[in-house]
Amino acid sequence: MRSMILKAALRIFREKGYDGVNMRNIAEAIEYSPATLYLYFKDKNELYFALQFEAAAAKREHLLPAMQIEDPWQRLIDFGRRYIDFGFKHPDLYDLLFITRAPMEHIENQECWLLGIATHKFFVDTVQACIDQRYFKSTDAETIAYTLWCHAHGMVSLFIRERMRMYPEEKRLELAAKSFAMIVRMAESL
Amino acid sequence: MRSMILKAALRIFREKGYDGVNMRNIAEAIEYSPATLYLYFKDKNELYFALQFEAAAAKREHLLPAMQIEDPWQRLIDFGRRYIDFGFKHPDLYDLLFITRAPMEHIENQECWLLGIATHKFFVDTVQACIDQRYFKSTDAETIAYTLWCHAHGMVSLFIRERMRMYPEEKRLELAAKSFAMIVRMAESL
DNA sequence: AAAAACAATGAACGCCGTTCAGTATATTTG
DNA sequence: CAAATATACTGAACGGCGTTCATTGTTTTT
Repeated sequence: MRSMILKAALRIFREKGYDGVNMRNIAEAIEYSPATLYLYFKDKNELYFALQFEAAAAKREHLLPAMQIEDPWQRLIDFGRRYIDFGFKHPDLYDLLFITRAPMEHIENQECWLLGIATHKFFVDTVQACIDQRYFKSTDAETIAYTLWCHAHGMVSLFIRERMRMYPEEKRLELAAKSFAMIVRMAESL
Repeated sequence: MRSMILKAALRIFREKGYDGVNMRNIAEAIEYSPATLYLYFKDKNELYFALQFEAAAAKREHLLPAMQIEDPWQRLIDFGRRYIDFGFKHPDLYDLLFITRAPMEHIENQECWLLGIATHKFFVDTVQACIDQRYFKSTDAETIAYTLWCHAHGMVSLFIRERMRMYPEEKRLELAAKSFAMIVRMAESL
């Protein structure tokens, strides 16, 4: 039953986006009363956590190929490229994972968060591997990782939340690509 | 009357944040009926645009001292530092300006957007001035500005939307400071 | 067959943004 | 002056939202 609800929720989320999902149309989709949902989920937040888990899983899958690259520097670059690519291709999922405010209280004990932590750890480890192999002079893996993440997240979130309107629409992706190339070049000097 | 409504809205926004503002409690604050608001504002969006303008003005004021620095490289650094500082100190205002989804349709003809464009232009011009004075070898002012913006916005928005929970609370600001120093160093190699 | 546990719901509550017919007051007009 | 018009405002409602709860059927246990 829980999985039936989740499946419906995910489908509606994919079709109509975050704002299109609500308890009433999920209930309608599975042909139950809205009240029934509350027998299987404490509230809407708990349901969203599950959606977030789905998003985290989708993201992990999207990043997976990068994770298998041997050379840490190439791995880092591909990881970054794929992270950004995921954000641009699945704005709703990215939004749910990294922007949405709603279900963020007490997230640390949720599956989705653990999955995110794991991915983040992998990212930091890759930076550390680059340091170990002398790709960077700097030795602060945490700060390097965070800096790169901020840049990538900044690009995706400014795009998703439509704060790039000063650039003509057809130039936005190009600018992002140029910026990614630039941060890679900048990172080489670290 | 319009300004009376706005004043109340802004006050409530400051006190209770974005989610705490609604048509009913604004009306209550000025001791009118909710319906009255609709005589002076088309809808909630139009009211939010006004709030966004206030936020944009507050941000501009926060950045103003940086704008008066002669040396473009120092100006750029101080501008960045102040931008981030504004975000951390006024998360609600920053959120309204750069993250909130709600009132983003047809924003290009709103005052707040024009103010934002102006500030953005100033930023790009400062980068261009750095290029002209040979602080950068690279000559693509637009991409440089965008890259730096993405990093700054990434830091602030990850913080505001609570995606830094993997770092202990007391370390977050420190990490942001380190990252800012790092991006400055990286920029020096551009 | 009676008792207990479970599954599901209709109807409601309180919140929200928004609309509109209607009222009370001020202004203009003949 | 009274009548007509314009202005300012509102109560009550609509539809949508998340959520709760007494009640109803149904199944399982005793």
